[in-house]
Amino acid sequence: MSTMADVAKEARVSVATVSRLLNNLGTVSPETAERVYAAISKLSYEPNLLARNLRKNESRVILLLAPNVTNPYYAHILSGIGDAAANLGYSALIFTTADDLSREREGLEMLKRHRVDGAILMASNLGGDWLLEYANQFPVVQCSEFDPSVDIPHVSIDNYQAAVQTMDYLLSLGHTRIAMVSSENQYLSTNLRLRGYRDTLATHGIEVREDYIAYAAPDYSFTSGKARTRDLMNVDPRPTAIFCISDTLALGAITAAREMGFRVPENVTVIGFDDVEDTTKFHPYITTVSQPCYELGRQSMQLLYSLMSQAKDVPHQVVLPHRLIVRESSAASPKLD
Amino acid sequence: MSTMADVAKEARVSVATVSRLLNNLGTVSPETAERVYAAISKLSYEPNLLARNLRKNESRVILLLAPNVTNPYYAHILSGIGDAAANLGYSALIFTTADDLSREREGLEMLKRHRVDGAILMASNLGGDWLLEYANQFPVVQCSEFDPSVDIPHVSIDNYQAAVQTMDYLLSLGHTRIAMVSSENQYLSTNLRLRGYRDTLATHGIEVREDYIAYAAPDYSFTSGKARTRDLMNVDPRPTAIFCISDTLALGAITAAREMGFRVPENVTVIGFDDVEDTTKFHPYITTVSQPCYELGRQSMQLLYSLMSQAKDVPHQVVLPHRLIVRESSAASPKLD
DNA sequence: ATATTGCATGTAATCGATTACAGTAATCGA
DNA sequence: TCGATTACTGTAATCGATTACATGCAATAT
Repeated sequence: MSTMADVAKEARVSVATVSRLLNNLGTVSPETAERVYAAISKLSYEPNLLARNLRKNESRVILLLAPNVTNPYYAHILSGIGDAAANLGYSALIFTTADDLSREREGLEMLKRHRVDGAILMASNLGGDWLLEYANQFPVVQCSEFDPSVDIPHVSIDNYQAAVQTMDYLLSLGHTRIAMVSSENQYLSTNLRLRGYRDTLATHGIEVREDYIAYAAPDYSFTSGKARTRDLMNVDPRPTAIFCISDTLALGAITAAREMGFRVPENVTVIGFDDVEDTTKFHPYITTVSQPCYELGRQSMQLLYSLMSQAKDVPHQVVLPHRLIVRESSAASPKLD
Repeated sequence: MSTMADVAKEARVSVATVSRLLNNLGTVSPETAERVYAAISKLSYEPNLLARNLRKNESRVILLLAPNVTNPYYAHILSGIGDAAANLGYSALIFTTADDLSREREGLEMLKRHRVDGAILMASNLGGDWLLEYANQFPVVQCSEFDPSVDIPHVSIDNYQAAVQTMDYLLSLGHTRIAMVSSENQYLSTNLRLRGYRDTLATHGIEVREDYIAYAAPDYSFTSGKARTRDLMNVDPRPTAIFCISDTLALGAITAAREMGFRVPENVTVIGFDDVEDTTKFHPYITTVSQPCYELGRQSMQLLYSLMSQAKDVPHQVVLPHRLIVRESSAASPKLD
């Protein structure tokens, strides 16, 4: 492995000249440049980023903090971040937390240790104050989930509006017995969707029945979607529509309903959330609220880049459009007894 | 941000002493140690990894080169690698190639530039010679796919045996009209599975019909699984079993068969490969060959670590066990006309 | 009493780039 | 023709750690 000094010697110039040439700083005569390039290719020189990074006091690496990478929702966000990062000359370091607080802290330590120049947090469990300590010192962006109590730049959709819109759609189909499969987690999105559900019912003068609200496992698992739907379908009177806060839960709901002998959507309407790819892999294709995952990731990276470049007028909040996609799992309410 | 020199000054010692204490090298008296620790916490000092890495000439980062992160197959491998890496004190840098050759090369450049200490390649398209140039200089491991023409350490399952075993199972169910949905890609796994299919038929004296072999898109997409299955089901005589080289293709096959009015498995058996989570999200649950994705990733990282630590007797090849999981999409062959 | 050993610590070189500063020669304007 | 630019290049400091080597001193061995 040859160094810049080797190249300089070979080309009979100083390291400063080599560096200037490579970085397009200052001026270098054409003849010198040629000699240097010849030396570089002869020695097949490649700059040592460890040295460059130390000198420039930057790593050109960003941290991606996510609960996991196997959930397609995160996978798509990561994909968007990764592409944007590559375009901007950054590498993406991935750090999974399994929703563990100490792991999250461990990840953020990398900022202090100069391993990364900035971080994008997905579904952080850290308290606002804790986060703020980092966000005040380093470029940090929250993607898709965020803590509303502190002012840290974030990118997300409007979860409240999305829920309201979905409920309006269900009401327009004539449903009045509408259940919800929420989750036990503490995410803002969960909260806002539930609030949208409650508020819309209230607005239309429909009683909010607590036994129509089920709480699935924090990770939106398929099996807990099945289990909670079983519970809901045993409530009297039975709901005619089930609004799930994730597609995986909706998948579980459909499977459970069918195993109980109900048809979807003829007997019961099921609606999901996220629109990850599973929604159109079997019938009935799932009616769902589509989130622009890739774009959420891409714009988070853009935002982080602005922060890292110390640009001014960096937006504190970016809200991307969601979309209700009507497919096969929703239909008009059946006649009530 | 304070440096080690700041700490040294605060504790009235030299930087060497601070460094020795932090790295457990040499000896430091208890009183001095206490002063240093006090200084560290007073200044909330964190070591600068940029400096350490330069001096030690290592980055403690490894490169993960994959076509994408959204395919759950890769996602699970990445998950295994990530966990193992974290345990071994390494961070994982993710680089997606979208199966583009120049992107792959770009990724590997990071080895030369000291951005990463080693690399794990998934489904590389690079020719063997090209790869060898890197593998000879740097720690490189191939995970799940590998080029048999060069001797680079790799971790995978035995794809040939897996296919043979699956075919034996189908034959034991009485099937003789067995079709295969393969792929146009050049992966070794694809090749070996196809060879296992052909060889097993030949061994049992069953004619290998080329019109029973369909080639799906290189990325195993759901839609191309549907399309190719439509073709196969129109061949005369119609196959009674379809062996797909991925679960996503099998999902497509089932959807296509049903849309054409066939029942799975009563009219046609469908078998997948990989056992990623979608296989049990709706009925019929898919009979498939399970790959230990997480473990493939974990062991790849272990192998890379051995390579990076210059351990001797590092295995050149690790073969992990696969498992045929019989679920609902396979059944005895229907009576033939 | 002297040599030897080990402990605790400090000084300074080092990793390989970037970059501030300085110097020399050629060119330009008046 | 002379001072002012401009073009090109080199020297050396710098980033912040690690670490080879040296030193002083006390304890032990001979």
